Amino acid sequence: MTSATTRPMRADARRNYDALLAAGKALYAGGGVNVPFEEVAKKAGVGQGTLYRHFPTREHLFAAILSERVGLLERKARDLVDSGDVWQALREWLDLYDRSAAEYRGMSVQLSDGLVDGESPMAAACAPMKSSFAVLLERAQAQGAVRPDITAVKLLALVSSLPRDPDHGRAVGPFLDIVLNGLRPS
Amino acid sequence: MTSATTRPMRADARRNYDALLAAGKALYAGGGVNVPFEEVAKKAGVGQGTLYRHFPTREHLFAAILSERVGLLERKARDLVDSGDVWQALREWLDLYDRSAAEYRGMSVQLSDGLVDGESPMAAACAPMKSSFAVLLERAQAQGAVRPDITAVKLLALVSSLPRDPDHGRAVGPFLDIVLNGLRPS
DNA sequence: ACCTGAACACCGTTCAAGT
DNA sequence: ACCTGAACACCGTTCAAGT
Repeated sequence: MTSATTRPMRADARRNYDALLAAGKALYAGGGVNVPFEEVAKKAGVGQGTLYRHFPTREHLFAAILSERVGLLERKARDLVDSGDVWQALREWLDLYDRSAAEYRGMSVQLSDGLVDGESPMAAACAPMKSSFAVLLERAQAQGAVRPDITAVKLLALVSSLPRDPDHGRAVGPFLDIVLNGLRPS
Repeated sequence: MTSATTRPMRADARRNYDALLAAGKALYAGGGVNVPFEEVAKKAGVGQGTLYRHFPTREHLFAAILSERVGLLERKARDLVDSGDVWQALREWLDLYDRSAAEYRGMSVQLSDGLVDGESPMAAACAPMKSSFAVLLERAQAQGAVRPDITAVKLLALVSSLPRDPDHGRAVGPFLDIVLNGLRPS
């Protein structure tokens, strides 16, 4: 329930925000969550104070970085809800989710943590995706194709916490498949 | 292939080593991997140089802390190898593994990472446990009860990376069960 | 309202000096 | 052979001063 309209940012603030986000993407893509936060400010060409003003914490920045992907995934979920094969839809979506996590590797752990704790900016950023995925999942559960004792958030947390291959960043070996397989009711 | 006999440590070195290990256990039990490494030296009442001499890296200390558990798990695996129900044995062992991971929470991620990268001190410390668990797993695979495309190390890495409940530190909700379930051949 | 960068604090790691 | 602790470097975070 955030207010519907937010005052537009001042021009320089907007510019800095965008620069920081771009810098963040460039630095945190492909593995390195350990890049000093400071670097983001440097790369964006702004003072650290500005960085902290826009992103009080690393997690806030990560959440912003991921939000594009979140949009994509949300749309994908909406599309798949019309598909005939419930199970196949789930598989396909989770595969895309995994590929997305692969793109920003180090962040997947943060994603996982954020999703479970619920109060985090991560959780907030993921909310839209989460709820449209929930539809997909619950539909499968209603049809008895998936065990009832798992929620959308938990499942997402699980998948994003899977150990990832250092090369391509995707969940290693048969992990995703094991999880999918394990979702069938026992 | 390490040399069979290692020169015994000098008395003071031994004493310091033990004190550091004890301090490490006390500090890292129950969640906090983020406790400054420095604190370990302080708590043990030795200089930092001494800490670094005995444990060049956090991971070395963690490996040492876990080694007791590793012994327990190794023995458990040996016991279970004689049990009739292959599947039940696997379930029981992995459950104990999960409870062990729960005891030193923050370390489970490190464990998971260490297991996959293979060169780490973690991997070395876990070697005995790993191989006796492998017997258990391979037996189940030979009988066709478990899918063949998973190795012992990978499975351990998977389980130790599961999101954990902040309260009791065990794998959350139905995650362990999902993984177990997913191990059955599709 | 927003930006800057100096300043402080904390922590990891090393190494010269000591026994 | 081992220990100590001061010293350095790096990084996170804040805040007084500026526009």
